[in-house]
Amino acid sequence: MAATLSDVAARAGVSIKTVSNVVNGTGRVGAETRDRVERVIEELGYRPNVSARNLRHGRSGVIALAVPEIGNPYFAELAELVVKAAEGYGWTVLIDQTDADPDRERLVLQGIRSHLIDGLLFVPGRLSADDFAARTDTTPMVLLGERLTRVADRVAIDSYAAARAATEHLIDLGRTRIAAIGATASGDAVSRGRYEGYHDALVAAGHRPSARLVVPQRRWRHESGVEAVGRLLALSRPPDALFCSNDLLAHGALRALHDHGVRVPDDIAVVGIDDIAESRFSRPSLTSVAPDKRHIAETAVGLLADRLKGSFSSAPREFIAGFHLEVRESTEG
Amino acid sequence: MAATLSDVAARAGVSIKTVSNVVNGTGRVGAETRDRVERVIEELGYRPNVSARNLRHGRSGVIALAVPEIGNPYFAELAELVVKAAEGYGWTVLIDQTDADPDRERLVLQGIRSHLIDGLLFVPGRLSADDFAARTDTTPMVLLGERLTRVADRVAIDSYAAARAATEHLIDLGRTRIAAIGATASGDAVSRGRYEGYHDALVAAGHRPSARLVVPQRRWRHESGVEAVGRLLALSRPPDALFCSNDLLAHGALRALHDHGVRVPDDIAVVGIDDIAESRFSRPSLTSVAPDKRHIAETAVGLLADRLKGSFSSAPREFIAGFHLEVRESTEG
DNA sequence: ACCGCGCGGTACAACGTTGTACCAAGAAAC
DNA sequence: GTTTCTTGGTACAACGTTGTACCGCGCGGT
Repeated sequence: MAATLSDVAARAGVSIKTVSNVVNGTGRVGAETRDRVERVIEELGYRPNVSARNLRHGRSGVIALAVPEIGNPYFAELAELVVKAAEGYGWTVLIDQTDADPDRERLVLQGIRSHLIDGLLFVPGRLSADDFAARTDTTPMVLLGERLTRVADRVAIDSYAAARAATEHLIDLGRTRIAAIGATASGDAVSRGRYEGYHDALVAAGHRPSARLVVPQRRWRHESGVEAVGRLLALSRPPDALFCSNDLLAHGALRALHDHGVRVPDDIAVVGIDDIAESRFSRPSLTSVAPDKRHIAETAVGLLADRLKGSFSSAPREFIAGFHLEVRESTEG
Repeated sequence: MAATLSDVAARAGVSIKTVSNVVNGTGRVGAETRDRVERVIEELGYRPNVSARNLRHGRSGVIALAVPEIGNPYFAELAELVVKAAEGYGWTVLIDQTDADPDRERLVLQGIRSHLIDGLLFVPGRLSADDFAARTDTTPMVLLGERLTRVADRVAIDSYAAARAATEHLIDLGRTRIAAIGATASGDAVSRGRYEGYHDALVAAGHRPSARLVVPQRRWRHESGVEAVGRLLALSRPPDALFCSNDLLAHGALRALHDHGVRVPDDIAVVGIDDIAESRFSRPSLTSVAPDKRHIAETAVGLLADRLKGSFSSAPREFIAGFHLEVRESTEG
């Protein structure tokens, strides 16, 4: 069994509290006593019991990062940065995987892990504003993603602006039949934002949006991109550009385009969003909207830290992280 | 403040223990009382304090997964499966990122999180057998990766066999100048295993291994693959095949080969290990050794469960997960 | 009328830690 | 030589939960 304070105390011939003081550097302890206690601690391999500590002062040193799927490189890359940022505050990060399942997301929101975690970084998938309004759990939370309602601190890129920038890039290339893969007007907030950015960019440029060129996909992964391209190429008048809601869709699309003998970017140009590592090395490399992931991670963790430092009740704050367009072979040849 | 058992008890006019019984379904509680208590629980939004529970019976319901970097798709995909498998046991997974830094790995090994976690799944990077021998922490641990010493349960594919299979595939294609990127005889256990598998396959086929064709890389990521190819193509007699120690290296290599105008697989064939999602959709798609990740994740979590169920002292067990070669365009053109 | 028993429930201690309050002994101040 | 202060340390309670032991009540059997 693991040694406890009282084991150490007994062996060192002092009170429990004195050992506690040595461990925490609190109170006053004589040099001689301190040495003795420290030796015994070493000897017994004593480690403080985090649960007891946590119980005592209501903090666990753990924050949760809830994402739809950690296997998605965007979330994985983000998680890596979140873990690094959290380290700076002495926090450990726990991963909650929601599978973008509303029920699971609701559980996370309602504090399934409360008491275990000090704070929550939440990347919502399919939850509605109502779900957030109904939240009763009081664990500090920072949202990563679209605004649903002003319920919590939020950090994100502006999906609308990102989608619009990507689409405008395609328009600037002179493309006229620009398809959209993934996003849909009737989807969740992210999906809607990306759809509207795409749509408005077309309208602003005097293009006439066509419903036939919009292929919504529930899961934004390689396979869905492949499938969407199959449908788009079957059209009597196929597109000359693809705006993909994320990079995975885009890579699936690139693959499918090649398999159909379509040249990229000559025949069809492709852009994505997320700028995952794969996009820098694929062939062709993928033009993508690159969010400042580091900034997002650090800001989010920082906001959580603020909340934990006492400003529990202040109004929700929003931070819109920057992004830029990484132009690569899939659009510039 | 969050409601506690005693808040609920006071409001329902019963004892704390009765509420506890209702929550846990223990003891005997009358139907009427149960209803009343449940209503109050709902009303107050009571949630059990995990820390207190944990303190009480010494379990936290949290296991840690320590990986070099969660941003690496192989580890991310594995993490996804581990999280899913852990769910079946009611466990939450906490991510520890070691950056393959020996000091950080040693901390994990020594139980930096002990008391917070019930068990540890550890993917070691650079630790030596001595480090494992020196472990004093008693948290149940399952190693994912190469055998260092028989100190703990272990689940992994056989790196040696995997590397050998990959290399033999290249030999079967008639390639004679097969280079290796990543692995080295002087690296950590995984690196060594992969190097030896490569080396022995060559020797067994009557090839003469050449040190010039071996390009060790510390970090197995896209960039390193690019760099390695640059060096290999500068040789007076460049290779006609590449065995890459993981898929990321391979994808970097594919990209660099294309940039140098080398045709794959005609001029140079390429294989990797890990079979990440990217490999199925890249152009060319990548031939890769595919470990059974689901099996690895489920077995590892299962072993941990066993240990927690009492068999603390039984001898370390080993499970070698299967793998198969996914032959794709990068070798079969 | 008494015993035994199942039912519904309570009281208490303990998990390991730390904050608060206190205390003994020696030193410094008058 | 009493008072006051500092130093080094202790005792106790409390955080929220749950396992163990116990208790009172009504009911059926003798």
